[in-house]
Amino acid sequence: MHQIKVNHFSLDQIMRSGQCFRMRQTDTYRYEIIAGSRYLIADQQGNLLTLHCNKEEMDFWYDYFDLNTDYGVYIDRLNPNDSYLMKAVAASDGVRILKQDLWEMIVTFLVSQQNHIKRIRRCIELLCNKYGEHISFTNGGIFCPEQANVKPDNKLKCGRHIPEVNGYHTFPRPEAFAGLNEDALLDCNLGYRSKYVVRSARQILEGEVSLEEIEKLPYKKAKEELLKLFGVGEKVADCICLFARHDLDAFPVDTHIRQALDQHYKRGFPNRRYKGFRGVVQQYIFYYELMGS
DNA sequence: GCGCAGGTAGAGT
DNA sequence: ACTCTACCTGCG
Repeated sequence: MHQIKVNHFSLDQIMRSGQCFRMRQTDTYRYEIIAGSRYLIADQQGNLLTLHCNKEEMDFWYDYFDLNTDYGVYIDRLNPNDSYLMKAVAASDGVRILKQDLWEMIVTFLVSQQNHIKRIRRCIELLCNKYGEHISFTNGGIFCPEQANVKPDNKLKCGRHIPEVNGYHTFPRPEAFAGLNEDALLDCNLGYRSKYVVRSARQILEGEVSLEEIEKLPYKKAKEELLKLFGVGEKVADCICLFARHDLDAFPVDTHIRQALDQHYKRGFPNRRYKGFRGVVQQYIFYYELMGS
């Protein structure tokens, strides 16, 4: 168990920001996060963040939540005369750019297209439950004593979802999908995106696209590789670069962002000014557009 | 009932 | 290179 003082950090806002879909609130101050094959219970009260994990896992989650970065530095560099952006950041001050698993982000954002957060969440959950590996809390020393007290609660904001008290499911690797029929994931509610996930998994397993390469390449080259995947276009590729590779200059443009840019930046978005952290600014705007008022 | 939700591939100019 | 449309499904 580790306690950390944090600034510009809010688990609640991160959960709602629409970059990770395996995070939920299980109690007033408590959240559950699953990343790849890892599981974490975290509490937050104001600036005090408590991570329930051992020292070794601590390094992973520190990196995952980008806790070494002071987001105040980004916020200070925003144009104070840009009243729209000032309102946006005021509403989304605790949002962070997470460092998530590459394959997990590929699938997540393939699923996200022409879709809403509620349904994306459900799709991912179904995929994991059906194709992920089940990890038992009593297995492998992961047992959390707190877990025993978790009560199913349908009224929690982010889930009609009943916490699993016995364990959780890891995020399925490409192998789990590559052998499937292209329509197999209709069962998980993916609709026409089913073939995107299955074919992309095959492309990776067959070596046409290499996840290891994508991890190493610079942003532009990595994006080019991602665009080879069936179902991955400009917007999805940028989301993957931003949320998995932490390419903070990636600036995914979707319908919400498009609309905000048209409305508030008719003379063009100040790309030059925000070079190097445009993705952070994108998230502030996106969150504000989604949650604002 | 109908249009749309964090787009993209494929076909047609 | 650009424009147009079909695409699963659930929700208002």
